Amino acid sequence: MRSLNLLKKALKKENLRYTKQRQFIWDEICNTDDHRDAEEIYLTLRKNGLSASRATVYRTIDVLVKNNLVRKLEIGDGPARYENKIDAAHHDHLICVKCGKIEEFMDETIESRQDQIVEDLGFKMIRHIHQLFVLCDKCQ
Amino acid sequence: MRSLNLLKKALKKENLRYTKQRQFIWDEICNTDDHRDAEEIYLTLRKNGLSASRATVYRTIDVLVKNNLVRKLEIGDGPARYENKIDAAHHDHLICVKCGKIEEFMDETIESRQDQIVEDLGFKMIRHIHQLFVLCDKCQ
DNA sequence: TATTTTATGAGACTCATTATCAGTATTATT
DNA sequence: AATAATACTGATAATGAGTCTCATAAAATA
Repeated sequence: MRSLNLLKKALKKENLRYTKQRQFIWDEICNTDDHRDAEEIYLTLRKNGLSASRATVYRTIDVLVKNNLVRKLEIGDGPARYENKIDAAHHDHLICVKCGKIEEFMDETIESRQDQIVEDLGFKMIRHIHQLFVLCDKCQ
Repeated sequence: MRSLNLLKKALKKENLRYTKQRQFIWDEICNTDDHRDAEEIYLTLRKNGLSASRATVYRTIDVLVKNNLVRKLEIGDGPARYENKIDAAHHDHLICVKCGKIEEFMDETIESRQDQIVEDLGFKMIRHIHQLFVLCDKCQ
C-alpha cells in the first residue's frame, strides 16, 4: 500500500517509531479528500474504535506536515484543517465565508509570477498561502 | 487631520461613539507602517501614558478592520498583525520564516487572474490572503 | 441636570494547541 | 529470551490569543 510506505519512510527519516496510532491517523487522513480539523479526525478514529489520543493526533499530524504528506490549511479563525497530499497536484483554496465550503484552484501563471517575485528579491521560497475568501454560488 | 476624519466617519457609520481610547488606538496604528500585533499596540500605548485596555484595543481594531481603515494579517500561528491602510495601495506579503521580517509585493497579473478564477466559478470575491513564506536575503 | 445609552477596564472564560510526565510499548543489547 | 535503553502514548495541566461579562464611567439626549 502506497500510503503505508510513505508513512514508514517519513518516520524512518525522522528517527521515529512506527506505531499503530500513527498508522491509524495517517490512514484516516488518506480516507477522504476532505479538509478536516484535528478534532474531526480524532473523533472519527474514536467512532471507528481506533484509539489515539488528541495529543497523538496533533503530534502525528506535525510529522506528516513536516514530511509533506499532509497539507495544513490555516484559515483565519477556527482550527487548522488538513488534507492528504497523496496524488494531489498542487492547488490553493477558495473558501466560502458563509457556508465554509472549500474549493480548490490552480493557476500556472500565478504560480510562476510568485516564484519570480521571490527570486527577484533574492529570497528563497519556502511555501505559500493563497486563499480566496468568497461567497459561493449557493450563498449569494 | 485625515486619519481623524476617517475614524469619526467610520464610527458614525457604525453608530458608535467617538472616544479618546479609540482615537489613541487609531493614532497609534497610523504612527508607523509596521505590522504589529494587538499586544504590541497595547503596550506602546501604555508606555506613552495613553491608556486603553487590551479589550478596547481588540474591539477598536475590529471596527477599523470592518471599515477598511486597517488590514488584519493572519499569519499561521502567532497573533494577527495589523497595518493601517492610509495611503497604502493594495499589496500582499512576503514573510521570512526565520527572522519574521515582512515585505510587501503587488502584481497586477496575479490580482486579475484571481478575480477571473472567482468570476468563472460564479462566486463573489470578499477578500484574499496571499502570503509568500520565504527565507529572506539575510537569513539564507 | 436627570436620564438613558453606550463604552471602558479588569479579569474570567474559551478554544485550539502544546507541554508535562507517569506508565507502556518498542527496539537494542547482553 | 531477558534486560536495559529509548521512544511513545494518553490524561491532563498549561498556554496564548482573543472574546465575554459586568460593574463603573462617559457621552448623548431629554
